[in-house]
Amino acid sequence: MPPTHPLNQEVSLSVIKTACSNCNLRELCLPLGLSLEELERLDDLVSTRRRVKRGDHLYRAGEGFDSIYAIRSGFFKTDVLLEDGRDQVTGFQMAGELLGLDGISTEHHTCNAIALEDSEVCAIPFSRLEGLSREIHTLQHHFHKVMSREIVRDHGVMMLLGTMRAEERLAAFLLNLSQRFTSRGFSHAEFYLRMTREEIGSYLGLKLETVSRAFSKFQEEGHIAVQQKHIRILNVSGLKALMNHQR
Amino acid sequence: MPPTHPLNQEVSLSVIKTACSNCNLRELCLPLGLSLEELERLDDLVSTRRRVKRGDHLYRAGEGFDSIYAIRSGFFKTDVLLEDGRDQVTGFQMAGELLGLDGISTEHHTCNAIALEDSEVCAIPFSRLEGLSREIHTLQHHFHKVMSREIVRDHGVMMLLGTMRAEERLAAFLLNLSQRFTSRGFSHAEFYLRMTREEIGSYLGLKLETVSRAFSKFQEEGHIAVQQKHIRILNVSGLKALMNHQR
DNA sequence: TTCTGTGGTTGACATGGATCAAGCCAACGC
DNA sequence: GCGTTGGCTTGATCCATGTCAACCACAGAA
Repeated sequence: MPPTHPLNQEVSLSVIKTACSNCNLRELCLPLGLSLEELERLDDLVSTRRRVKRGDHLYRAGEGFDSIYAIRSGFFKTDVLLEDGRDQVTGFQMAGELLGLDGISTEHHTCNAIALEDSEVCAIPFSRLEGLSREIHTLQHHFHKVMSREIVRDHGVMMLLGTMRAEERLAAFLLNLSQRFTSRGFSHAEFYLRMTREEIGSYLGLKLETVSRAFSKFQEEGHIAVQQKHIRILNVSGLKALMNHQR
Repeated sequence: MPPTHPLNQEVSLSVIKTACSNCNLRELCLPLGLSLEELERLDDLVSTRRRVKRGDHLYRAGEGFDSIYAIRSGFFKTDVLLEDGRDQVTGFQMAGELLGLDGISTEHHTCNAIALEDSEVCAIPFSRLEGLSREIHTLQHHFHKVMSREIVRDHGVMMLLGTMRAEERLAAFLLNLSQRFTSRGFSHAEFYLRMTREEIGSYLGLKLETVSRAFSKFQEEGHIAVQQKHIRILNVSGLKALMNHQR
């Protein structure tokens, strides 16, 4: 192992001055719709950036809550743990999305947030966000929309888990990822999965073998090309059609 | 059919002056933690009450959103419809709980809210609620907690749908109902279900036959006594133990 | 009172996805 | 190079739950 400068560790935990006003995610993230002057006030609040290495926790279930986090770059999963050891992935989050909203309710985080690749987040002290959103109507409303969107998303997942069969779930999952990559300016047809088959399965309420078989089937049918975590979508409408193969 | 006075119809849709300050649900509902003076300001806002008859919609998916609703009495379900006709119950709501939070995100409701018994709700114009919560910090924070609690609840349902087997789901469902009845001052051990086996099944991602069989099994094992919709819980810890019968 | 409809129960059988198990592939350290 | 490890694929089998169908129970209408 090469000798490590003592400061290297420091860097990975370092806190870097950050600003929404020159962040290229501002149209996806909290600042949406703010005026320049309002943006600058938000800059004061969103002042600390945090790096999280692949595999590390951003926060853990049970920890005290005081900030929400905006993902600046990278990829996360959140999961919930039951006392008996079972767990489930409740979501995958990418740049521009917020993490930690679940913690507001009890002042404690109720799930784990884990980086699936080296990532950077902006910490937003929640009480200061409440303060600022009492002053900036647009910010307040947008924040409410973001929370509401999370509720709507969760209803979608409930629908998926409650009524769809394995292949429908995976098709829905791929289309959802594709759409989110697109709105971040990446290819809609080609991307790398950051999560394992097991994590996908946990999120979709399936076993990893079932996920793997469904990938193979989609490939046989020419809807996608799979090579490990590299996915190419060859036939979007084919995938969409798969979403109606109900029982 | 007996002759109906023209005003009778009027009454069932009527809008009645209402007040949080003398509502006995205020400790469960939006007013939690407000001072007397703040409560009176909330009264101004929560001014219209609406009756919804059993089977009627409070709102429908797609309708424009402008108010959230606090349930004053009665019982509701919310459900989401997929284009292909499949639907799923996303929740059951009782007195003191809020309905309509899903509508904030797109300014349109994304699910249907249907009364399972004759009910009364207080309509809360959302933009006025935002206005007031910019002035009353406690109200703002409590509202955020309520939204966050909804997200946490949804994660619980995702867990249930993703990792639990049929009997575990039903046990969890009964314990959850029992707990909510208790915190409203009703018996924890004896209650009437307001929903059909099919609605329970839809919520739990099961077919009605499976729900029915699980009820019968619980009864055989002495955990509950079932008579149609009348449920008596005989052995709480037995039910809790059932929640760990994983695969 | 009987009739009718809606919701609930129960049984017999089918099946999608879980489970168990073997083997493959790519990355990485030695 | 070679072995190890983690993640992925594929096959064989099993079982929980879905499906189909018959029947029952209660409520409301006639």
